[in-house]
Amino acid sequence: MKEGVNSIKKKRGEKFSFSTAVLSWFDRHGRKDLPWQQSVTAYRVYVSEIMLQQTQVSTVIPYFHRFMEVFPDVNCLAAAPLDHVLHLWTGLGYYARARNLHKTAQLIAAQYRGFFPSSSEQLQSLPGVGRSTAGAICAIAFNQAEPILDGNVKRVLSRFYGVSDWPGNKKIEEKLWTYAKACLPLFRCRDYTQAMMDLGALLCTRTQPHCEGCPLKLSCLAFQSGEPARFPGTKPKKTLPVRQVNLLVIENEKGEILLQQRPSMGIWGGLWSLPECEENDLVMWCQKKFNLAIKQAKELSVFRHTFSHFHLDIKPIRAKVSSQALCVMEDQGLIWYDANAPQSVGLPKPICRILKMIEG
DNA sequence: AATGCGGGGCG
DNA sequence: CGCCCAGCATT
Repeated sequence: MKEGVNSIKKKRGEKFSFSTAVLSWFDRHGRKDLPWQQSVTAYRVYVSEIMLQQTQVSTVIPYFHRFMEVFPDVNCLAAAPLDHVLHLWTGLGYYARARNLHKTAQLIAAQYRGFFPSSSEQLQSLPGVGRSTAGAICAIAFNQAEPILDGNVKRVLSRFYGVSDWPGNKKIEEKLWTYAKACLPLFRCRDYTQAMMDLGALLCTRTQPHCEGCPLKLSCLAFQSGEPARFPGTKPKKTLPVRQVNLLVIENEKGEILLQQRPSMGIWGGLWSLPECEENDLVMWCQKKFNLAIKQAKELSVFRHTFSHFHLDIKPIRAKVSSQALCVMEDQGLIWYDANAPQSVGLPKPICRILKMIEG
């Protein structure tokens, strides 16, 4: 086996090089077959990075493939209707990402002639692109020496430098950015950046880190502490409030379901959902709101959907409209949805679940 | 049931 | 600035 530069240096007693250790680990064990690592373009890297915000690689992969089939380049994406983009995003969550993605594509098409800028500052001016995502695009798409600080990298650096505070704390986050910059190599920036994410995802995992295989362990303060999983510190926790909502599954005689588009701000922004009824008398409510006459209504079982900041207990109520009150739907933002011939619209996960309950 | 995960927007 | 918000998968 070929002896790495790093191990030679170690034997010579030379100063430990963080990036050299990380890069030689990457050469042996890093991921090189992720979809966005093939035929690297700024657009593909950009889309993957937005999808990877708050979302794990294994979840993203099928979405990325579907997305690239439909929108192979930034001009396709810019020309698409937003609903089509949201549709392909259904199930990924944080739907503001999809709206920003679409906005950014239009911006790139119109103001950058279809080419992504390569400076971190310009990238950060795009909606949905912050410091870390901009750094990732610089490093991975353009092989530039820019730091990233995503969840994986935060964990690796917190452990290596023995930072026991919670990285959500701004001061601590700034400290980690400083470390991230200090560790950057001048060359192989793309591989290094991928390597740091791989280390965090494959070895330096949250609860059961595999320190045996880690190229950094001998200098890692968390490893030396004997309890690496105690780093980084955890978020101070608070109990989530519980909210309740009634969602109406209103079915016409064709078996179609009434959907209502959510306002673009707030929960499920821009997605299509079921009408929300806070009142007890839903027959009156539907008459007043939609001019629909309800024939029969049945409460389905309550289930819980949890957001970052609250639990939502959802009670679906299934109702049928009488055939007379059919086609009086002039409001914008209302559609009859045919579950057997689904339209290209974005649906939140719990709504998909309810629609499936109805079908099955 | 609890935890983790980047960026935007507001006051 | 500091604080709040958002939806999944995983544990």
